[in-house]
Amino acid sequence: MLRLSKLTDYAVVVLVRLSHSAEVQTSPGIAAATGIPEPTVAKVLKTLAARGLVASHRGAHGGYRLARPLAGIAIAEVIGAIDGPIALTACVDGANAGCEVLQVCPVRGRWDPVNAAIREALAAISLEDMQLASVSRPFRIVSLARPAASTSPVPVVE
Amino acid sequence: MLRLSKLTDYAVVVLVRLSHSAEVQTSPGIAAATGIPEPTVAKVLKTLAARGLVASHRGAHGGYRLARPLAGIAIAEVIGAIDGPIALTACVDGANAGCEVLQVCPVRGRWDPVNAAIREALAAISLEDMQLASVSRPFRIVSLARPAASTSPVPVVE
DNA sequence: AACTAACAGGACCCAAGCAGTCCTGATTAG
DNA sequence: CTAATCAGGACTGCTTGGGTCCTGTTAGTT
Repeated sequence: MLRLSKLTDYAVVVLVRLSHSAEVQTSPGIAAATGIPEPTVAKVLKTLAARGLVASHRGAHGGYRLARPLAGIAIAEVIGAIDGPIALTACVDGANAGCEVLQVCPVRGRWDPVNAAIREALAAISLEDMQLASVSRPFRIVSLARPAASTSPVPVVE
Repeated sequence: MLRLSKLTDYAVVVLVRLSHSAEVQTSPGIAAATGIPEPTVAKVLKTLAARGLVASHRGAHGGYRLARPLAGIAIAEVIGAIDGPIALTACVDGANAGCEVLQVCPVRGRWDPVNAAIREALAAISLEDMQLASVSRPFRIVSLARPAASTSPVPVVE
C-alpha cells in the first residue's frame, strides 16, 4: 500500500523536535522528548546528518541541530534520505522473463511518469507544511480491543 | 523507498495485455503472453475482477476482458485494487507511546496532505498514459553478472 | 445429463527486507 | 586526560508480501 518506512515517520518527528530550539540537542534528549527509542533516534539522526539535513557536533556537549529551517526541507528530501530514492520498484530482477516476447517489454519505463508525478508532489510539501497541518486538527481516539497478554493497552489513533 | 508491490506492476502488464483484444482471454493465455507465472496472473486477475477493473466470464471458453478502456483506468485505481488504499502508513500501532507527551502527537495527521498530494498525482495518470510513455522510449540493456547456477542469464533492464 | 474448461476464493509456505539493538572507534569540551 | 557524544557498521527477529496450491462453482459441449 505504498508503504512508507516507519523510520521516515520518526525522522519527521525528530526534525520537528529539533526545530523547537536553535541549540544542539543530544539524541538521548530527543528520544526522551519524543518517546522514540534512543538507538532508533540515533540511527535516524546519523542518517539525516549524512544527508546534510541536520548538522552534527561531536564530542562532549555535542549534539544535533537543524541545518535549515523547516520551511526549507521538502518531505521528499526526508524520504529520500531515509528510504532511498523515490521510485516505485518495477521490473527489478530478471525473474520475469516475459519481456523477451516482443523485445519491447510492455512495462519498461512505464512507471517513469508516475515516479515523476510523485516526486513532484512530494517536493512541493515542506516539513513546515506538515507541522502546520496537524496543529489545527484534533485526532480521534479509537479504542482497540486488545488481548491482555499484549503490550500495554495503548489507545490507537487512526 | 516507497515500494510499490510487484503485483501492481504485474497488474499493469496484464491490463495492457488485455487491451490488445476485445475478446475474452484466459489467465493461462495471458501468462504465456506476458511471461508472468500463471498462478500469479490468476491471482491478479481475480483481484482486479473483484474491484471491477476487468469483467470475468466463467465456464468453458470463459476468461477476462477489460471493463473499461485503458484511458478510463487511473493508475491510482490499480494500485488501490492491488495494494489497498493509497496511504503512507504512519503511527500505525500503539508501539510509539511518545505521543502522550504533549497529548498532541507531533505527527498525527501530519501525513494527510502528503497522502492527498500523492493520491491526486496518481489519479491523474491513466494506463493509456503509461502505455504511451514507453512506446517511444527505447530502454538500455544492463548486462548483469550472474552466477551460472541462477536462472537463465536474462539481460536486465534498468 | 454428464463432462470438462475455466473462474472464485481461500489457505498456506517461504523468503526478502526492515525495525531495532549493540558494539567499536573517532572526536572534542573541560 | 577523561568523559561525553557522534560515526559507522554488524547482527537479529519479525513482519509482509510473493507465489503456490487446493477445493468449489459456473457454464458451455457432447
